[in-house]
Amino acid sequence: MSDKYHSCLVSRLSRFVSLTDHECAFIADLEKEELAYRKGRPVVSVGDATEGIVVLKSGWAVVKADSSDGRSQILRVYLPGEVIGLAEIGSAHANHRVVMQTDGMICPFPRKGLAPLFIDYPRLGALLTSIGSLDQIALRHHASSLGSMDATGKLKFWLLQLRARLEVANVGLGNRFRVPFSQVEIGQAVGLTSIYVNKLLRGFVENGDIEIDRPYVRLLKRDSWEKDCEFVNPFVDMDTSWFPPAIGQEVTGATDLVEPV
Amino acid sequence: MSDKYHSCLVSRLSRFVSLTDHECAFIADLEKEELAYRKGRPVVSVGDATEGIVVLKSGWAVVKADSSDGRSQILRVYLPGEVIGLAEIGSAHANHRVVMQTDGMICPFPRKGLAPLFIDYPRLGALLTSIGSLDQIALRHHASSLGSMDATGKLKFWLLQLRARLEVANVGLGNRFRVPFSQVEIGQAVGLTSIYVNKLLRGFVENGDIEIDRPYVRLLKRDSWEKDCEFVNPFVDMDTSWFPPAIGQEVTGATDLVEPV
DNA sequence: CGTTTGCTTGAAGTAGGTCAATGTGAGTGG
DNA sequence: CCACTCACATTGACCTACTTCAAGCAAACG
Repeated sequence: MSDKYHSCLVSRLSRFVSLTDHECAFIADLEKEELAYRKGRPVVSVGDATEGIVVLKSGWAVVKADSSDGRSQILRVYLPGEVIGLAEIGSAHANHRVVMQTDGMICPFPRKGLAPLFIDYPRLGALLTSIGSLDQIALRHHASSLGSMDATGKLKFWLLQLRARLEVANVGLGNRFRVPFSQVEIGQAVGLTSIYVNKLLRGFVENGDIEIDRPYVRLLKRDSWEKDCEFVNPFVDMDTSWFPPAIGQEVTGATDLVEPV
Repeated sequence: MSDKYHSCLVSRLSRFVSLTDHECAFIADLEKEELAYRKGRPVVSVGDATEGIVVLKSGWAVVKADSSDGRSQILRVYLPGEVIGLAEIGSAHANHRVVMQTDGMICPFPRKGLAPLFIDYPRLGALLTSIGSLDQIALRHHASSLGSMDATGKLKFWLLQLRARLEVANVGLGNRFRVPFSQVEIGQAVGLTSIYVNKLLRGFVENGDIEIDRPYVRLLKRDSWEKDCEFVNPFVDMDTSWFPPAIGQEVTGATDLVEPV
């Protein structure tokens, strides 16, 4: 089991491919720190020099964009177990803020580890590239929802997609899950006013579409919602068939789960 | 000069790092085909098995998302010289269509070349990852504009960003450039009706903000527009400092330009 | 030369925003 | 323990930025 390495990145990557002993040891060696961050604490600030990637061991984080009129917007939600910073590694400086949305633990994987990773463990390089590409697909779906749906659709879509992503880490998650966002923040994520978000949510509740038991939400009509939004879950089918072969022998089975907070 | 290899990917990648002879030869060997595609021809269709990446040697392409009510949306514009398919390599099947927006030439880089690339040329692997990450940043800016700006802002932002990206390939491009999109298509890209796009454009013209000489557009007040939109050009600062060292000796200087159509 | 594709313009309707006020639980300091 | 604050949810009245519908034109194209 990969657990003997106490490495967040190991358990994250194991979800996609079976890591070899060499691979696990290499990653675990670089990722020694494990830091507790409180809600609201910045993980990456705009203008920061890029510092490698960060694994979110527990808790949630978000990517925010701020405009000078004081409004800010949520462009991306990171769930426990996800890798932060893949969008940044191409740039010298960060374009957007990353902030903890709840208390949580993060594990920095320093940038000096990236070159050896690409050199000695090409399969892991391919894997990072692929994870980045899945991120991009998710972002496309988000942009698509912002550009083409009405308010109801955007909100439904956002909740559906959150649930689907939580289920990746937590197989068999039902229709009830935690949404650690205020209505203001939900508005910032879906591009609506908090007050209209409120009206929509209340409407959903009256309709019997959802139950709210803050901060939990239960989707009572997920099927019909998924039809409404033409929702497809893009988080299921990573294709690893083209990857380079592994270095060393495979030891870890896939799936150790990360508990949702 | 990298030109002796007649490879699109070589000239694209040379823009970011100086490639070695080994690297050039390897890429050029895999990328032999060069296909002429007409406007409207699909490059990737939804559900297609992922087939490696494609370099757009000349012409423009777009990523489209279609909904069942017949509407479609433009999520991404690919300019001459750009790499198509980095968002897809993580998935087994394509989620979105890619279609030629003008006539052009494409060069497929087969997926079977990816594993050797990551194994033998780790620096190229890192480079592909970085290009994917820049794509993602651009997409974030787009999503941000869709989610937070009013119609005027979205349209200004889209034009500014198009100009900025064209300038990457065509240093010293002024404020006049080709926009090979109908107003309907512009609407699909910025999330507005074609008819409102029309009204905005006519307004810009009357204001003296732009000149239109179809299909060319000239931005007469770029500076003040960039202030309005808090526009930052994210396409300038790829950070290659963390890359693994090159295999073989460096031979190519950076920058051979790809002509805009 | 007729047909299609795209641009232009106007009139009318509405989804969603703004403004404003009230309610409510969770701290927090006295 | 209460009083005060603060962040968040709720609700209503009004307003406008954008859409929809409809019609006329110009250029491109078989």
